[in-house]
Amino acid sequence: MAENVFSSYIRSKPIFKGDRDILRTSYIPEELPHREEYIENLASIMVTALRGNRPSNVLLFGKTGTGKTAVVRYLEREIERLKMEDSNSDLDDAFTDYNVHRVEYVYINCEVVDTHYGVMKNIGNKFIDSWSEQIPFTGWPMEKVYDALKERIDEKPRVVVIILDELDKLVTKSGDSVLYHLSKINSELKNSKVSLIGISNNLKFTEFLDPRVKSRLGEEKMIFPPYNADQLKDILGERIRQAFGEIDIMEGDVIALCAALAAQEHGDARRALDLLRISTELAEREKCSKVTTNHVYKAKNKIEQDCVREAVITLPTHSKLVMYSILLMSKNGGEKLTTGEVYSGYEELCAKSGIDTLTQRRIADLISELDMLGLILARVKSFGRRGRTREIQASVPRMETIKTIEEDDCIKVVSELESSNLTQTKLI
DNA sequence: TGTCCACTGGAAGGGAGGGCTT
DNA sequence: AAGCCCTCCCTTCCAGTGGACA
Repeated sequence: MAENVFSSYIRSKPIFKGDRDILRTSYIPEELPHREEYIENLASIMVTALRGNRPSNVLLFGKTGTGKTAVVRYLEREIERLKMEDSNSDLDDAFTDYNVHRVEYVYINCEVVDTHYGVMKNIGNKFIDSWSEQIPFTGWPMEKVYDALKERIDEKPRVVVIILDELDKLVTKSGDSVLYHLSKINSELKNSKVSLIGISNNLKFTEFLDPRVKSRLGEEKMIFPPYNADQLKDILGERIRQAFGEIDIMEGDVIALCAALAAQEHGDARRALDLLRISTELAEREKCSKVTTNHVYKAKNKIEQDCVREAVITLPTHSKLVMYSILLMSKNGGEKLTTGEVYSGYEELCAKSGIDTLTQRRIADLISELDMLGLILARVKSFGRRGRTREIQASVPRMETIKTIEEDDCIKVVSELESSNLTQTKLI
């Protein structure tokens, strides 16, 4: 009988001894190395909530992977633990003026929920269990959603801490009306109190806020600096001990390399953890007993390729067509194109695939979006009398990306219609 | 120094889609 | 069923821009 396809994997010794989620960025460890001071600071602000008073609103700034979300979620877990301990023991006697059960944490990621209706709805629904009373995902006037939210929060005496992660995304996309309402909500509540914690990658986003909102929101501010390579090594070391039980599963300079590569990326702990997790997974797949620096470099490439693939595959059809037009026209990958040239290429592709074209104005926006995603490099340049336009260049591997785009059924039709014609006509 | 080009980018508004209210 | 709300995607309009060129 043929051997089962899983047999060789089952027989090989797994590298992961414990929970592999420990190496995921979503995991909140027992200790957050080099963020103790920030935890202390935020806890000293939040402790007010345990006494039933409203803590100051706080704004946390710092680049991706500097521990902002981790610190906030760490405190959330600590509060939940206090609640558990409090229910199981007679802590009440020890902390007579503290009541941890009055504190409710609501976490919203504004990159996922990025409209003011969505944010209000999500907060309101955190306090409702029954499906029938949920605020629908659309349909209600804003005033009604806001009233329902107030009513639910104010049902009983409590302190509601609302965490708005990636707050800059919400403000950029939908303005500051949510913050305006939430920051003045306390004047309309009788029983409860609301405190806000805003988390942002962008220090300057408050410039777009109404001055009243800005002052109410930024009662306290904390800035998270990037981790340096040594600090990243400590973070990785700590996680490795938890995930593998031992550190010698990593050959030589693996940890230092992960830390150094992530330190180059503005000290991003997320990147360091991803590198470590994926290199370990690659080592395991290759049935190696140790993770080597070679695995780390492979992991780095894999992360980069996966990012591009994920970004391209989720693009809407018209953005894919624009991207496709750029890639086909820059035959050697290095040519710089203008908005006008890209638009003509796009029009031609639309004609071949039978899709209605969008206006050049709209395509200019799609080009900006592709630039923001890092798929292309678009720089505004003036050619004097020949006008002012963008200079556009693909910044992803050409052939791989073309293949990824061609997986789309609409574009498959065009690719079968000899794409080389377009390249030649446009470049001559 | 003024003109001109090929856009850029902001603003306003239309309309489709999903859903609620009366 | 009609009217309303919100979001999203898009169009239309138009003032502004930077630098080569006459």
